[in-house]
Amino acid sequence: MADPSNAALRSGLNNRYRVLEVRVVRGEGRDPEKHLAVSSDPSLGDTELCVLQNGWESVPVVPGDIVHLEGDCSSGTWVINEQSGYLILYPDLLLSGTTISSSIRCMRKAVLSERFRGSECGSRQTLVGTILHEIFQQSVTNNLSPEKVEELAKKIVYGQKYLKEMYHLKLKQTEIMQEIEEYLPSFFKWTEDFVRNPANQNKMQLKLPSENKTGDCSSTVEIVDILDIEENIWSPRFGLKGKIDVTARVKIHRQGGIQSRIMPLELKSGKESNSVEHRSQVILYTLLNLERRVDPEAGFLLYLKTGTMYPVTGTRMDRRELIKLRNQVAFYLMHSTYKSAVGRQQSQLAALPPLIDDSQACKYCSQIHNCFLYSRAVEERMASVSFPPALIPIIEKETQHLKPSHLEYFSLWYLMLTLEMQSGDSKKGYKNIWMIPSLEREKAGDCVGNMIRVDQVQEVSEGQYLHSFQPKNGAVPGANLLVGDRVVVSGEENGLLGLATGYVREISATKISCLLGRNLSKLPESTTFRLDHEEGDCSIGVPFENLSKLMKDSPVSEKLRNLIIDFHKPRFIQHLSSVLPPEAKEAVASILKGLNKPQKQAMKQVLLSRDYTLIVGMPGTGKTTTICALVRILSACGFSVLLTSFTHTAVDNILLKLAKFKVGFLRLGRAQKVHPDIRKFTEEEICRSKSIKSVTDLEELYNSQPVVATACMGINHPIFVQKQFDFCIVDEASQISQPICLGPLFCSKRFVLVGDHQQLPPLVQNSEARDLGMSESLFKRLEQNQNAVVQLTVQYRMNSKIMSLSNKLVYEGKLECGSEKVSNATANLPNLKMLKLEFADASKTWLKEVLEPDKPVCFLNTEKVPAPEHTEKGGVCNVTEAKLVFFLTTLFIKAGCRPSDIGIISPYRHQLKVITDLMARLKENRVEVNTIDKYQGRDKSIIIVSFVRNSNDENGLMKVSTNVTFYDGED
DNA sequence: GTGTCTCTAGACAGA
Repeated sequence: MADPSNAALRSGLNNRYRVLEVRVVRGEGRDPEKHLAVSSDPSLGDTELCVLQNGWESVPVVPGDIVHLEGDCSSGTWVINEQSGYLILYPDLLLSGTTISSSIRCMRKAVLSERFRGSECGSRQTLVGTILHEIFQQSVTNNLSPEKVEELAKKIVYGQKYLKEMYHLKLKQTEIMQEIEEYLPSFFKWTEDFVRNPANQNKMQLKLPSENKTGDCSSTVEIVDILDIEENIWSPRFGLKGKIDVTARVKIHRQGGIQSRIMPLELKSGKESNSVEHRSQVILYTLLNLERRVDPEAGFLLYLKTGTMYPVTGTRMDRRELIKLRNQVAFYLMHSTYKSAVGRQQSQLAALPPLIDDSQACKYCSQIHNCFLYSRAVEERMASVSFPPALIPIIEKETQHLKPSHLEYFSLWYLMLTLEMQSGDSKKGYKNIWMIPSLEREKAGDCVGNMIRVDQVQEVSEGQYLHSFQPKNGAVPGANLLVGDRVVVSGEENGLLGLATGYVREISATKISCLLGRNLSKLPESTTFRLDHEEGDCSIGVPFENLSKLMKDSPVSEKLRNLIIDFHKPRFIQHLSSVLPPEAKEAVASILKGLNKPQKQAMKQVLLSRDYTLIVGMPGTGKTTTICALVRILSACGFSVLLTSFTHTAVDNILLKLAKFKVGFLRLGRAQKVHPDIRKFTEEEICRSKSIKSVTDLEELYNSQPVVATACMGINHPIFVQKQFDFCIVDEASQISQPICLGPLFCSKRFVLVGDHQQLPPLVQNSEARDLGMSESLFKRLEQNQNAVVQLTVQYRMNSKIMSLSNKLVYEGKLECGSEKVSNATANLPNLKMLKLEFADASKTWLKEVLEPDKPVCFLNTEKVPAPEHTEKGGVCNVTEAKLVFFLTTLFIKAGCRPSDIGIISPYRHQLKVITDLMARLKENRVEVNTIDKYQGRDKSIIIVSFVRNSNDENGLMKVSTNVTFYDGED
């Protein structure tokens, strides 16, 4: 939960204290207080006292927590009370203004929204709101005349930017335009009142908290300048983040004179409510402003429908209550699991904030499904939780479609996902950006710091700005960032965190160019920047969302629940003739001709399936070829196909093959991540080249191809809301965790999983989650239904001797060679004879054996060399073994093997680094060195495995195997 | 025991 290391503790402005002890103090006739023993000293010496009074004692702080303290500390004592000071719990967890203001009404919803991000699926009003924001922001920045504003509105509505969302919501551009038009008159009125002619209109009461004058003082407010729009501020001081619609310089005219301030202006396009939620948002933005400028003390709330603007002053009391609210939300987010005090210390899911009984709020709540689901699956059994009586029958009704097995599946996976998310927390997250100086992080390889902006900022497309950065001194450190990586751009100076996000477009020795979501050209030229590799936790959103979807009361979800949770037997039809259209017969027959027996069997099985098929692709059995043939056959039969895999690379491998045949497909996903030869099939490229500008055009594009391909995390694309596919094929399925693999299955009638659970399972970091079964893939789970399984057993990668190793160890003799040629293949080492003469020496006979092509598998025991392992900070390595690997590599090259035909793999990254450094000495450094994970599914003539481990307890081994590929080779 | 990895826009739109 909390970071156990104390390295991050510090005093000063952005202080971080560890809470060592919490004591509740009750004096006679006095309100209770909480006394905390805290320390900002990494060795936890030097304790200070923090006294919480006047309501602050309710902060749910426990020993071990990290807190930030604001206020005064005199002689080692902090006092946080009504008048002064703030305590921020888990300050490195930044919560957004909207999260906190929404928690005023229902904290449960605020917490659920942080987990289930995609549940807010948008509506007409929200889309109109977003577009209006943009029109307003651009108009005021450029001070546009009414005619120009009309023009701008048309440009935005009839442009490309919001097409996807309109398609998603099935809205027409004309409808949106009509609605926008209705807002324009009040918008012009506002401009007249506050920007062009402020002196004699709209008297507005504005009393700043710092003024102690009593009585009303009428004042007028004039907006002098728009300094920024969509300003993004992260505040690790208050544990807050947010985007401020408009940052304005205002002049306050009052009797006493004129004051100038920089204030946040929040736009609302809905009903003019001036509600607590809206006002709170503004108050939180005034706090955010403290990161970058003097306290604005107030901000504005502007309702675009009427053009009415309200001033919002943030009093100490308001700020205090909002911070306390933030602390509570943070508490719930950080304490989503707990360990039971009794028994075996197993983690359990904790209760969420209590359900509220407010039919008005629940009516429009986007989290209602998750709210009821969690209460039913998790909280119902907790003695400590009771539901509002009126809600009990409603919860019952809304979840009655779920069986106990379903609720159990949900709560188990929810727990495992939460645990996995927690174990990533300490490494990931944004906090390293403010907790670790760029120089230090640069060494770790996740950051490039001390850069200045060069060249003009170019607007490449709507909302995408190309920026170039150059290190102030020296060159760009190699390999810290890669093209396509997501980055966060911050100022090196305090307060300029998270200025913009985007991704790397190009890297050279002297320059890094990035596409960013905001234009940073207004910042002073002297600003120095740091670019941090974004390692956010957005990945965790998709599986939670899929899990929630699986529990929905819909036919698709019900079918999947039956198949996946309750193991209903997959059904098959009897005869091919009923699925195979006569006109497709010829085409199908000719595709089948190129396949071997088990591959043909796989095609047949898929065509006959009504639910699902599992294809076991043992090593070298032509998985890609099989999938490619399957897609061709399915589309020849007139079926639509959704083709996915865990990685972009795997998707593109199939598409590269498919592109050679006349099968059309649409590739979704960011073009940067897609193989260059496939980019022309991406939505992004097609939209650009065909200049798609209307919802109809877009819809046509989406419907134009029967085959759609994407990485399986990319299922939040609007196309999947509207379209249902006949078949979904998931490659690499044995490596994908269940809740992620589920995603694409929701949008198809039948599915095919391709994988091999004998190869690598899904990666799980958290050991408790792993023990609970998180590394079981959907492929493995469903494999027990043998009638749905087809095995590809004919392989073309290994000769008979290498194959027999696989067969004996893993595949129970099922693998067979595709041909005599495969079976007898040996490594081609033309210079071997010459080389052997050098080994006439008897002590080197082992080398002869290693190099001998007729002995393709060779284990070398390094125990007596000796070659002990080393454990370092970065992991385990074995230098002697690395040298040996290098030596063998040079020998194979001398013997005539091409460097690109040699692959070196190891389970340990650290070892790879040692080996890579040695390989740098080679003239032609084309030997590939990679982890086992990254190598899976590839072929090389010679593979050298470095097992590394060699300690006293276990013997380390090194294996050298030689193999030759004729089929499916990528080299 | 000392590890392996991919994907991802996301804070805010309104009721």
